[in-house]
Amino acid sequence: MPVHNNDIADIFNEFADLLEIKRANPFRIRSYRNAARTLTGQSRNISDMVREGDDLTQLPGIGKDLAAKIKEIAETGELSKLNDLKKELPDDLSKLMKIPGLGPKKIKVLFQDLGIASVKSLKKAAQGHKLRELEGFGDKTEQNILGEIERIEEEIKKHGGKERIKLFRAEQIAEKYREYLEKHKEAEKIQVAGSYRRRRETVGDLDILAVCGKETGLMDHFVGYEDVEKIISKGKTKSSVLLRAGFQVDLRVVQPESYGAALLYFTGSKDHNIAVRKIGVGKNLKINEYGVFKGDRQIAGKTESEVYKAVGLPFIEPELREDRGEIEAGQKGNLPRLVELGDIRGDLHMHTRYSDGRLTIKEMAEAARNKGYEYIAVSDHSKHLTVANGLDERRLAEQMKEIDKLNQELKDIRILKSIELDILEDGALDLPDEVLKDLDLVLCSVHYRFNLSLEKQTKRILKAMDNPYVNIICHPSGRLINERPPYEVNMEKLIKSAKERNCFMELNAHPDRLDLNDIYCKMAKKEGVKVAVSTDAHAQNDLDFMRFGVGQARRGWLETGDVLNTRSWKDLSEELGR
DNA sequence: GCCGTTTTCGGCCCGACTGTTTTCAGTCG
Repeated sequence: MPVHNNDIADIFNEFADLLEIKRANPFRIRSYRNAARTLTGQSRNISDMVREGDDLTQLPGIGKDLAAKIKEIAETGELSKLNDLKKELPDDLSKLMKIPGLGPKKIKVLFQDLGIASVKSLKKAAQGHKLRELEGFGDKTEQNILGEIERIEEEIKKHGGKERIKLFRAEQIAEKYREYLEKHKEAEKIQVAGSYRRRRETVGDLDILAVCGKETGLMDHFVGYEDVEKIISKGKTKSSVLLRAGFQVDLRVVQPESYGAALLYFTGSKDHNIAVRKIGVGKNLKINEYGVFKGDRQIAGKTESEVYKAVGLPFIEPELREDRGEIEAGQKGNLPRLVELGDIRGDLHMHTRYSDGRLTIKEMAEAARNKGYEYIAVSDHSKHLTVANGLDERRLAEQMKEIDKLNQELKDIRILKSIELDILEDGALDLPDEVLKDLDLVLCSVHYRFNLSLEKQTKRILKAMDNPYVNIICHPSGRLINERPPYEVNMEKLIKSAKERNCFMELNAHPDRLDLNDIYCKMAKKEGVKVAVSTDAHAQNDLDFMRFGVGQARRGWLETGDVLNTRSWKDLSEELGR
């Protein structure tokens, strides 16, 4: 079984959990968590690096010891030190960490005094009122623990456990809540921060920031929202609620002079903030959510730019704030000028009634024209995808005729003849070259046999790319967020090969896909492979998914020049020549 | 356990809310 970066990260995180319960050195624990983060943020497969003998200590937060542990995990799939630790502490103890309100200290007490090592025994003890007698516990803690266990059980029954929700859904919740909060007459400014503002593909909770000049009833208004199921905490400046959807929302109220510092703080990421604050420490500055302080004197904080400036940094776009090199780039003046929604001149992937789309070609073209696009590609499915009514040679020819006619008729938009071609299991394409040569643009996709081995899947897609008519590899990892993991494929090899063949990678903007992900977008940019940000629209409103794609592209450091469909048709047609 | 424009030791980001306490620890973000 191939060992993924996330597998190694999971082992390190579990190790850190158990070390915490053991009361090990907190900085040592942090090292494991930092290393886990570094690994999940790496686009290169760490196991490959190990095999090729790369120096892992070059990675941030990885020293000699952790490099050796990574090597062990990459080669054997496990960490002997973790197995040793599990002999001392039952491994279910780390599962108790998932219960809100329970941390390492309380878990240690539970284990030592009552021998509790599983959620099941914990629930039983809470029901028997055994917890309230423990030191540091009380009847309220006992009640809360029981309530959380029941809530988690309910969640698992409903949809297999609590998970981060997709950005699209988070947006619906956030915008409705924001509108509600803005109705409060004393709320001067309401801004949704957190991973939502950073446009992460999934959102774990919502962090909302409000400016109120004076103490107001905004907190009462906040917790009085119709969708609130439970008030988790409520204070003067900070409150948290759980929505009926099972989603947590936090509200922070700050004064105007702290707005920028608070926005920076609550936008995160945590790692970005820590990096910024560390620079502050070096300059004898203390940075918190209220501002930047020299001794007791506030020297910045009204805007985010002010805070960055205080530590010698230019403004850093929220999408970049992941501590993946943006701090260094800022210091050197090398930050990218990120692509914007307004830079997009066309949409290169959509479906019509010819296959599984809902609208006619003309309706799609008019909807795109109304968005100000110069061109669209009509890329229906090919015949192998029978469930989607994929096109064979004859129907594709009909469609091409219709497009010719429409291009005569519609003046302000150009319709490109395209297809989303199935890549067959052996890498062959679903339609012959004689048909492909007459198209303006050929997309191709893997739609079945996701379970091939890493070698076979990689070979399959590389072979498709060898065909000189193929331009773009669609949703290259095949994942559906929270639903289906990516298939096994050597993405680094695909990207490098795309460069050699003048092929492009799609960033599918559908909020269920967002594929390429941010990390691979950055890799594509580094390798000089342009990315097509396309919606894969099946209906008119789907064209609006472009905003999610652009958000993901920005997270991947892409600039206007890195995105294929920011080109005019003239430039694009030159790019497409192989 | 990592790291270095105070470089091989001695640091390692910062504050709010809750519950159990009676001045604070634990947890969370």
